[in-house]
Amino acid sequence: MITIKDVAKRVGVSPSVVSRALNNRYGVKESTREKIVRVAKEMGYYPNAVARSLVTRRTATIGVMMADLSEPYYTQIIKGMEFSASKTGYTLLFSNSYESLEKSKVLEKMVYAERVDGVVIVGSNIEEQEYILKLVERKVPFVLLERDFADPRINCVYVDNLYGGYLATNYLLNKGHTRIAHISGKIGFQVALDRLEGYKRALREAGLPFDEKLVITGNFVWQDGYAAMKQLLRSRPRCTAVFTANDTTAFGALQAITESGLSVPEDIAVIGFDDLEFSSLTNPPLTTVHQPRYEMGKEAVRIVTSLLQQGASEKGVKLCYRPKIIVRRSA
Amino acid sequence: MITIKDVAKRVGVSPSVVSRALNNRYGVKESTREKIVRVAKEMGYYPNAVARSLVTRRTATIGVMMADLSEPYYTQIIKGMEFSASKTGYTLLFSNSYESLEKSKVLEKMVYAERVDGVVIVGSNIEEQEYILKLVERKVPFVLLERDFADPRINCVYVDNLYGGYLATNYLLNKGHTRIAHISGKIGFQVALDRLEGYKRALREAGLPFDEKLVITGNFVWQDGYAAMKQLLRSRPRCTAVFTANDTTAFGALQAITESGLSVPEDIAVIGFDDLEFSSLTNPPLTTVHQPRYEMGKEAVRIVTSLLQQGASEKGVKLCYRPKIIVRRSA
DNA sequence: CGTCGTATTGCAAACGTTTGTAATTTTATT
DNA sequence: AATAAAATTACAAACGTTTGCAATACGACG
Repeated sequence: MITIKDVAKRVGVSPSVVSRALNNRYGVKESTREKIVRVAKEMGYYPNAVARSLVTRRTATIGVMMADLSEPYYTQIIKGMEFSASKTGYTLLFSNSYESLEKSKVLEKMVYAERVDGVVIVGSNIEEQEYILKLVERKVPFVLLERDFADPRINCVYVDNLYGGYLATNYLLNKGHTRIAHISGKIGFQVALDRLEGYKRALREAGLPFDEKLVITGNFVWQDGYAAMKQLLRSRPRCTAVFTANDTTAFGALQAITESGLSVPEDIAVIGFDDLEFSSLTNPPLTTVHQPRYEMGKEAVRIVTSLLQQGASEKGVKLCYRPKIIVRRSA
Repeated sequence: MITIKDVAKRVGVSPSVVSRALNNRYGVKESTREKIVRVAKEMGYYPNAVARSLVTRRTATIGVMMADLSEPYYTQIIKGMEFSASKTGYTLLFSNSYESLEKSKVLEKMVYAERVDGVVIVGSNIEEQEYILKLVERKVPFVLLERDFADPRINCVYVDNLYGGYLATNYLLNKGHTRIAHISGKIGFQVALDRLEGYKRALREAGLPFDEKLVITGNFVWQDGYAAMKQLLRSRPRCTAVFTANDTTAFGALQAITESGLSVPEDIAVIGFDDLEFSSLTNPPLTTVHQPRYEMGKEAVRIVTSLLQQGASEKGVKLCYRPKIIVRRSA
């Protein structure tokens, strides 16, 4: 390995000068700088990031903790994050926390071990408070994505899920539906709760009773949408529309409906939530509630990096996006 | 920040003993070890990974370089990679190289800066030789995913794309089709070339002429599949079947076909390549060539980690998977 | 030519670990 | 109880940078 000392020796100068030259610090003669740059390149020298981090106490990387990197839902979020990161020269370090219990382990590995300068945590569970509060205690710059945490010190970026659920349900109501089912997400996730709440509110405002037989709890996955829809199809009187907690669930519902020989939206209208890339390709194309995922990812890391560069401010920022309906053909 | 010295002082022992105790090295009295562990926990001490890496010269992370992390194609690969990584305690550091030119930049940031111990490079372009050869020169442990690089020193894991293309085309031939179109991937990617070659070979073996009007070059994306199919639909005599370079392209083709009022597979049969999660959800469900993406990702990092642990061997491993057809309803 | 001011360079400490070796303590043996 | 052996602990260097400060070189001015 070629170190800064090797370069220094070759140029006939001390390591500190090489460091300053390569980092474009002022106070080094232009001619020596040029020579240093040239020799460093010739020798194939690359500064050791680990050593640098040790002294500067910054790693120029920000950690991203999420349940499952490979969900299609996350792709746009990730792209947005990467946009902001690359713009400011930061690297993203992803870490999956499949198990809720592992989350503090993940944080240990990432932030307490000082591998990252800041963190964005996406989609945390309601009950999870401790490790988040520990982060503020340690003054780690971080933002919560997809969650509004009541604590004013904490930065949050999220969509107004309650409003989104309300919007979706209202859309169906305006189409004349009165028996509207809801396949919800996992209880315990604020996201799921809020969308359900929006659904209830729309119903209430329309003067319709809340029928708990019409809501079935899923876990945001295809299989659950499929199974839940099958179940809904069996109960009488049958619903004429269904609002699903997310698009993936809607895909399953769509499948279940067409399998039973019914058609969408004539027999049963379906509306999803998320607006995945794929949602325009289903048959029929899915009407859904759009959330600006790219934008959200982008903002999340922008906030972290600005925290890093300007120093943390006292009060956190709460960035709330308003979702909107994308009308296609399933409802 | 709490350092090892703080813990040492509190326990009344030297830092080296604390280090040995916490790393489960032998040669420290059991009673002091227990005390150290307890105090370290009480004080909330976490070893600084950066400092440790500097002296051990290992970061316990392996870099993954790919074109676009967020392609649905990669999700299973990533999951497989993560499986192997977490099994051996490694962390994955993803880095996107949207531009081919950026690849060496990415490598600088990751491997030359010593942030990672090894690398897996997924989906490299045919022309790209230099930076790969530079890696072997520097003796960086790495594997190429989705590419068979002729050099015997280089580890490769990939599927037999030629065979896959052959398989797909043959499947259509056996169904009685004689005018089979192919929407290819970007020329320049071995993957695309091989699948095309398989297509040609099957045609040749069946005694059918190769008609270049029947192959249209795309770039693995939905839009290209859609546009190419539209074009194919205009030309006469019309093809009765189409083999697409990947599933995403097939989705576009499917869309184009149904939009023209034709039906799949009656009027035109469609067969894809990849077997994405979503491919069973299209209408009709897509018949496609399956590649074991999870397995491939898993093996790729397993190889890197074993290289890291056992020391690199002279000759690289070439892991070639045989794809197989998943019959659904589109062909 | 001496002096001063400024531009440039060098020195050495520091970042928080790990680790080879020396020093010390404990245990065993006689 | 003295000594040898073994177990445990301490010391100090090292990893490759950055950076505050001291030292030196250079140029200008009197």
